[in-house]
Amino acid sequence: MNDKQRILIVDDEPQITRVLRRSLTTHGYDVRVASDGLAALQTFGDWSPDLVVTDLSMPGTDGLQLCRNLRAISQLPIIVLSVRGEERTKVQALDAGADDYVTKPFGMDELLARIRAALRRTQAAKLDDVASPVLEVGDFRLDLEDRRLTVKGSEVHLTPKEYDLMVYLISHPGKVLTHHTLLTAIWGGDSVEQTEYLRVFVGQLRKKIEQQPATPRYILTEPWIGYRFDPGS
Amino acid sequence: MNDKQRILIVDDEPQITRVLRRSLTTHGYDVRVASDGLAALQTFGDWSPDLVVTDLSMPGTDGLQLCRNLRAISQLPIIVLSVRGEERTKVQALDAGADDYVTKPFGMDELLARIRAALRRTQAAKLDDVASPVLEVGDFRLDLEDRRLTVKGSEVHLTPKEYDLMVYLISHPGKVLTHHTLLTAIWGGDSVEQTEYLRVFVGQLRKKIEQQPATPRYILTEPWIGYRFDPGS
DNA sequence: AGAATTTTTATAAAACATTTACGAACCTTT
DNA sequence: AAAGGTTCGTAAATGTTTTATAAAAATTCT
Repeated sequence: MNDKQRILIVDDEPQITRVLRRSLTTHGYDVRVASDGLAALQTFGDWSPDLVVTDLSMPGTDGLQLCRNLRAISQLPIIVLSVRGEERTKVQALDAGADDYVTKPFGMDELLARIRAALRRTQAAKLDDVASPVLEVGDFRLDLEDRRLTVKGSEVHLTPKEYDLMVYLISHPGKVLTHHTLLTAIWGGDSVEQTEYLRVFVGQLRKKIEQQPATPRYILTEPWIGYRFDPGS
Repeated sequence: MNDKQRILIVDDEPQITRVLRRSLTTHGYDVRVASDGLAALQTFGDWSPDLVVTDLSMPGTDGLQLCRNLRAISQLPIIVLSVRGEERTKVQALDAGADDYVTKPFGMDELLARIRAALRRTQAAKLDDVASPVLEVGDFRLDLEDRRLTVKGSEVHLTPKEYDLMVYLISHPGKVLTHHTLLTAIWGGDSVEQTEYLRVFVGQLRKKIEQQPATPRYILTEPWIGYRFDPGS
C-alpha cells in the first residue's frame, strides 16, 4: 500500500547498530543509523522517520537530551535502549519524553513487538484524521476500506478478481493499459500470455457496469494493445 | 474541567491491587479496581477510564483476552503487569493490543513513569473518544455494561465468544472485515488460519440474530475476503 | 459430575476462477 | 475483393476453493 515505515537507530556502538539494522530491515522497515544525538537530529530533519530507537549513553548529545529535543518538535514514538537498569534512569528517560525503555540485553522479538505497538498507536491516530481512502472519478466511486463500488450512485457487487481489476482501471483513468500490464498487475508475471482471462473478466465487468455491455462506454477496447478506462462525465 | 485522570486496575490478587490503589491515589489519580476481565469490561463501559493496568493471568477472561476486547472498541492505553517474563508472553501481549509490558516485581516509580508516558501520548493525540457504554446501530443495541444485546427490541442471549465477535462487528458497521482481522481481533494472532472458527460462530450468530439465517440480512459474507456487518435500517 | 461452551471434524452446497469453444470483427496478403 | 489468420466478445463447461451446517469431541465453568 504505502511506503515502508522508517526507523532511525541512534547508537555509537557498531555491534549493536549492525544487528539492529539487519533485523529491522529484514522485517520490512526502512532503516537509517546515526551515531550520536546531533547526527540523529539532522537525520530527523531531512528524513522524517516514523520512530526512533536510541541508546542512552553516547558521546555529545546523549539519549536524554535527544528525547527532549525531539519532543520539542515532534510526537513521534521514541524507544530508549540501554544497559542501565536502575529505576531512576528509566524514570528520567520516560519523563524526558521516551515512550518506552528496554534494558540491554534484550530479546529482538520483544523489541520488534514494542516497535509494532508504538507504530500501531501512531497509525491509529493518523487514521482518525484522514477519512477512509476513496477513489472517486467520473461516475465511479470506490471505497477501498469498505471495498465498495458505486456507479452513478448505485452499488455494484464485485468478486475479488473483478474488484482487483476495477481498482487498477480506476487508478489509471484515461490511460491505455496493455494486456501485459494488466495481466502482470492482477494475475502476476506467470500469466502474461493468458489474454483469455482479460477477455472474460472485462466482459464480466462490462455486464455489471455498462448500460449497454455490447457498446461499452467506460471500459474501451484498444485493439491489438489492451484496454482503456474512461470514467465518464 | 480539571478532573482527575481515571485508571482502572485489573488484578485478582488483593495484595497487589491494594498497593497499586493507594500509590496511584496519592499521586492524584482516580482509581477503580476490577478482579477479572469480565468485571473490567463492565467497569469500562460504566466509568470510561483513561488508562488500564492489568494483570495477565486471571480466572475467566484473562489479560490477553481483555486486551483484545478493549481494543475492539477503544484505543485507550493498556499496561500489562505480569510475573511472567518470557519473551513469547510479552510479544503475545503487545500484539494483542497492550501498549506496555512491565514484569513483576516492578518499581513503583517506574510504573508511574510509564503511566505518565502513556497518558502524555493520549493527551497529545487528543484521542479522547468518549466511550459510550452503549453501542447503538440500526436494529442493534449492545449494552457494554451488562453485556446485553437486543435486536429490534428483543433480547438475545450470546455466549462469551459470540459476544466478542458481535462487539467487533457492531463497532465496525459497513466495513469489510477480513478473516485475518476478525481472527486476530477475537482469537488472537495464533489462530489466523482457523477460518472454521469464524464459519461456525458466524453461523451461530446468524441463527440467533437473523430472521432467515439461510439468507442473512445483517451479517453478510464477502466470499474470499471475510464478512461485513450491515446494521440495517 | 453435569451443563454450557468452544473446538474439531465431516459433508454438501455455493461462489468463484479457469478453461474451452465458437462466431464476429478485424487486419494482412494476394 | 476474397482467403487466411488473428483478435475480441460471449456463453458455457470444468475444476478448485470457500462456505454453511450439523454434529461429535474436547474443554471449561459451576
